[in-house]
Amino acid sequence: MDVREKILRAAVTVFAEVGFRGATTRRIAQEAGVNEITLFRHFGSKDKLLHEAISRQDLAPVIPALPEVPARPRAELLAWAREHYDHMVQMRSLMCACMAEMTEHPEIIPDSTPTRKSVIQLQDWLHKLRSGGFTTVTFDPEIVAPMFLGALFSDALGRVFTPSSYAKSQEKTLEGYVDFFLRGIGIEKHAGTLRAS
Amino acid sequence: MDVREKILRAAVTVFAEVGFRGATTRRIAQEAGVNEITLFRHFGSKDKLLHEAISRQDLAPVIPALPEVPARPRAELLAWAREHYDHMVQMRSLMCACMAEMTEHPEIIPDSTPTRKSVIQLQDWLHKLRSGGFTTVTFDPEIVAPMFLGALFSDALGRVFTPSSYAKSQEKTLEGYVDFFLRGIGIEKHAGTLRAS
DNA sequence: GGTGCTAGCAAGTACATACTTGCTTGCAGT
DNA sequence: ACTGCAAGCAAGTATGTACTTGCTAGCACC
Repeated sequence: MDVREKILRAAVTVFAEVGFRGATTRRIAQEAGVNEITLFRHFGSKDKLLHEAISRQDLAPVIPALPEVPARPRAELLAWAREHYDHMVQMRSLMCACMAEMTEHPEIIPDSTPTRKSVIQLQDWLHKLRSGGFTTVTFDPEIVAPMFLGALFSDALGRVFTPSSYAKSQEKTLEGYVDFFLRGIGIEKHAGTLRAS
Repeated sequence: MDVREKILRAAVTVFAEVGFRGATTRRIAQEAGVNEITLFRHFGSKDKLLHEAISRQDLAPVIPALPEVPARPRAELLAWAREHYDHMVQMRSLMCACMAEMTEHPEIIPDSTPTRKSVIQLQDWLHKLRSGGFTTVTFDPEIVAPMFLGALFSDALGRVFTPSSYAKSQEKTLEGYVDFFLRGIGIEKHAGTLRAS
């Protein structure tokens, strides 16, 4: 891996850990295993380095799409939710850092956030579910898609900070969310799997 | 308002805006309208000041409880959700700052987060709904309560960062969340209010 | 062997930050 | 009028930070 790449990765790592102010050029250089001056030779200034490091697609992961044609809604949505959840957990500190620095450094936030794409993906899939005859219930994908992803998001963030609020295991919670969601959009599954209290 | 109180409030404000490192003693003093030295005379060090400022109950708002005995589920939940939502929007930057600083300064986070209390509140209310005969549907309050609050939470946070992901207005979204949630726990309302896409 | 190029090293500049010290001012209580 | 306290002011210390400058070492290419 070349030096430039090493520096960029180190910058993202350090930024996620300690934010903009905490990400000193010294610390980034150390993390990258290069001399501090090399940062300046490559990127000119700390601002430019961090901007370049964060605004490239580090926040956008490779997330497998929902199938073009829904076949087994529960399995498909569950797998998709799991991927998203895992990714959010992994990106947690970077996302928190970005949110916290947002007002001071708006330019470092990538314009097209991955969440937006995921919302659209889910909305499309929901439309297909209906046109595919999986459900006849009335619901608004523009409401329920962000709602579902929002629940995943705050679970991924919150579980770390206030574990006491999350009684169930990750996996059981994910299944619970998916099942409750599917029921809401009119896709009932065989009885006995929606756990009672 | 006495000086001590002014300083504590200023500290929280500045911290929410610029985080721990950004909250310099100079800036806090300026925000509080006092001399920088006064901070040290009162609190000894920046660390102690910020710790005291944030760990007291500034994160815990006064949120009206759900009624002891549910009567009109939709109205009650909607009002409760609105209060929570507004409060989260108001507390957004402070929450983001706390989340971002969590790993570096774990001691500043209040032990009993208000979210936890809200989750319990909602769970209790859900139990009462069932025992009160409002629903006979099977669901797990330990799953759906955090799910609902999680959706509110990330909407309150996300709407600011990626407004494009949130097509509907705040109010319509809140109603949408509440109605979808109520349907999921088996409380249907008169037709025509669940908006279609 | 010479020529660039990349990166390291040593040292330094200008500024900001947390925190200290010594002294003064205003004010309340007696 | 005197005392004690809370706060301001001026100045200073030690450290950290972004960034610069001048020089050297290795390495590829001709």
